[in-house]
Amino acid sequence: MYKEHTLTKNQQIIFDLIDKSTEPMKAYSILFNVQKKGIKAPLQVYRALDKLVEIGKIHKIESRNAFIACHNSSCQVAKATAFSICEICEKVTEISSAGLSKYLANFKDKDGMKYSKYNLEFFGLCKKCR
Amino acid sequence: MYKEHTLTKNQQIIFDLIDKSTEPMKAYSILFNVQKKGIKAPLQVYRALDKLVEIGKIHKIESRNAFIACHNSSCQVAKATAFSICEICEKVTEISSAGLSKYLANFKDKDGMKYSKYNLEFFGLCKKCR
DNA sequence: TAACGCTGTGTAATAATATAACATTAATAA
DNA sequence: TTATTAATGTTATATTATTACACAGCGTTA
Repeated sequence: MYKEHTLTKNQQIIFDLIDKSTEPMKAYSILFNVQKKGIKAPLQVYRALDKLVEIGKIHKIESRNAFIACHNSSCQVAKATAFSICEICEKVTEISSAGLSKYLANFKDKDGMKYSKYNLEFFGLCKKCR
Repeated sequence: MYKEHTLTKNQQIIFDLIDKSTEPMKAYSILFNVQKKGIKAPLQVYRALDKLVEIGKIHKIESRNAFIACHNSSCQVAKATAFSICEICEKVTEISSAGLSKYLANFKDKDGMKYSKYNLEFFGLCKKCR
């Protein structure tokens, strides 16, 4: 169905770091954390991030300029993403709702334009912060 | 219903510029364009942008770090925004769909968390670029 | 094999986006 | 009036992201 992507060394190092983080990570925080593994320059981080986003292993939270690992087995490609973001503690959760994704995937605007991709970010207060 | 906001001098200058632009404007492009009107520093621009976003006169396109004027009379506050973005020509249009906004305003995730705000960005090809 | 294209890497420099800190002024409320 | 809040002006700096260039590894194919 989808081609399996074998991650390169830098991609794997950076994915592992993001994947084990409990919160979205920013590029320069990633850089700081992987310098001991030999990744020294921003560009090395950004190149790995670009690729990981492209193949759907991570997602970018646009409103926060941060990255989280994808834990939604059904989105192997980053073309339909939805997140909830707590405005106090900044906790971010990927939303996985069949109803929502179906609704958005089929949404057409007035011009009948159909979209190939979307990103949705909800903001509010999480359970703990309420 | 809503308090009318009288824009200050800087806010008005920057809103007028964005409002008459046919495409989303970036902060430093705005700065360049208003320097002849006496606005000299990035912070002056960002402060006006922050306020204009807060009161719903403009919206930020998060994936592009750019700003457009709100032409949707019903969203006087920036709490429910949706855009279509052409990936070739970068044309951005605000989507105004009663069905969509109703669906999203009422959307609840698995935890029953209800959201106070959302931003949705659709990507695809516009009529001209198809 | 060699020549090629493609992807990824390493490095330095710099561009683009955004905020901190501090002093001052204008507008509004008590 | 006094106090308070919101906006301004200015300098400096922090944060996020890309350009440019040299090179290495790998599969294809001629």
